Amino acid sequence: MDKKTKILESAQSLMLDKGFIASTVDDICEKAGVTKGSFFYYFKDKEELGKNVALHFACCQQEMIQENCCLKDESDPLKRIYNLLGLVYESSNDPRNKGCLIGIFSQELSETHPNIRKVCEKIFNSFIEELKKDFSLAKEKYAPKASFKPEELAEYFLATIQGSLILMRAKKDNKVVQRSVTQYKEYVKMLFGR
Amino acid sequence: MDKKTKILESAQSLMLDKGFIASTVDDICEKAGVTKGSFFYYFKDKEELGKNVALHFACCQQEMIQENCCLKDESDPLKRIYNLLGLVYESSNDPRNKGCLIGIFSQELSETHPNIRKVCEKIFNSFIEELKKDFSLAKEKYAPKASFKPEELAEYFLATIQGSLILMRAKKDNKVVQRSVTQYKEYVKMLFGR
DNA sequence: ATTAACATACCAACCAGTTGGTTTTTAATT
DNA sequence: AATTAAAAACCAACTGGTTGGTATGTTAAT
Repeated sequence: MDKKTKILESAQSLMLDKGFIASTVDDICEKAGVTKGSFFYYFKDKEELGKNVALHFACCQQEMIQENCCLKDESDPLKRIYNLLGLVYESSNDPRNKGCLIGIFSQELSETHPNIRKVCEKIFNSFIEELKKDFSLAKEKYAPKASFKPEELAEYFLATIQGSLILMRAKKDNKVVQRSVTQYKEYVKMLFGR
Repeated sequence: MDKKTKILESAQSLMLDKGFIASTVDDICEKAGVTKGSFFYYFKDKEELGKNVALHFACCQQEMIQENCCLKDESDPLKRIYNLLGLVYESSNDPRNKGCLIGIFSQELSETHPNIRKVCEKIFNSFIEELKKDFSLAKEKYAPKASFKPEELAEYFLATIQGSLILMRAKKDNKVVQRSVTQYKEYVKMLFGR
């Protein structure tokens, strides 16, 4: 793995634990086995790193989703959605899963680092947009007369995840995520009449 | 207002914007019109302040809830719940409403400040406990045979709020809170069969 | 020989926390 | 009511360690 990626991975790991500010450049360099000179060769400042780590994280997440459940084999949009819920449910069991960097950054940096905030907003929006597509298709197919809005349902899923991750951190109990996802799934099942 | 309260209020205001770490003791003192000497006369260190600000915030929120909607006049538990949802919905319109300090602290400090994390956990748990009571009563009254668990429904409400506040910050759009609360309310209405 | 990819050593700014006071309030005594 | 001692409330200036960032290298591959 090249040093730039090593820096990104180290930063991601530290920031998932301690957030952006508390993860110092020195710590990141030490973890990456790199000196500060190298760090500032690849990133012009810490904010630049922040934006790149956010994008790197989002990219990994998207890959993970696409590999594990969704677009590949399943042609039914509602099943793709349930697959996604199942994936979130399952992956919350994995202790490697430390939360969502985009949520962490949004919370911590929205007022102090507007550029990082914008990156987070875009990532959130594109996730919602993707999920909305499946909700729209599923609605056409299974509940064409229902009054709910696919986009709001997609947004609400993101809120569910982010909120449960906060509670998970506060309680040190990763089961919160499973309980919340289960509630959300119940809601979706009721909306689609099954 | 005495100086200690002034410090608490200033810290709360700054930390709702920038989080715990980025709000420096100097900034807090300046905003409160107090010197550092005074600060450390009232609080032995910044962590001590953090714990107190969290409790102060929780206290204010609870007062606000009790004044505006819940226990006072309404005897029906389900209506009390709807009142609470309405209050969250409405107060998200107020630009003074900057989010939830407990969520912000949980996200930022759970790994670095275990003592503050514990305070946040307690605050979350007592909120869930209170809300659970009404959900239990409402279930007995309106849906005794239903299979949902009052406690999980209460926890899910907290997750909904916290998650929507993150999205609000990322998108700079406070309407997210209203949309999420509306979704949650739809869910509750379906569970209680109306 | 040039350049990309690193490393070393350093700095100015900033941070939480301390020191060593001064002022204000309280309470006891005259 | 006046005096005074003591404690509580408050403050300006300082400190030592940390932080993001830089200036100046060195090395290895083209």
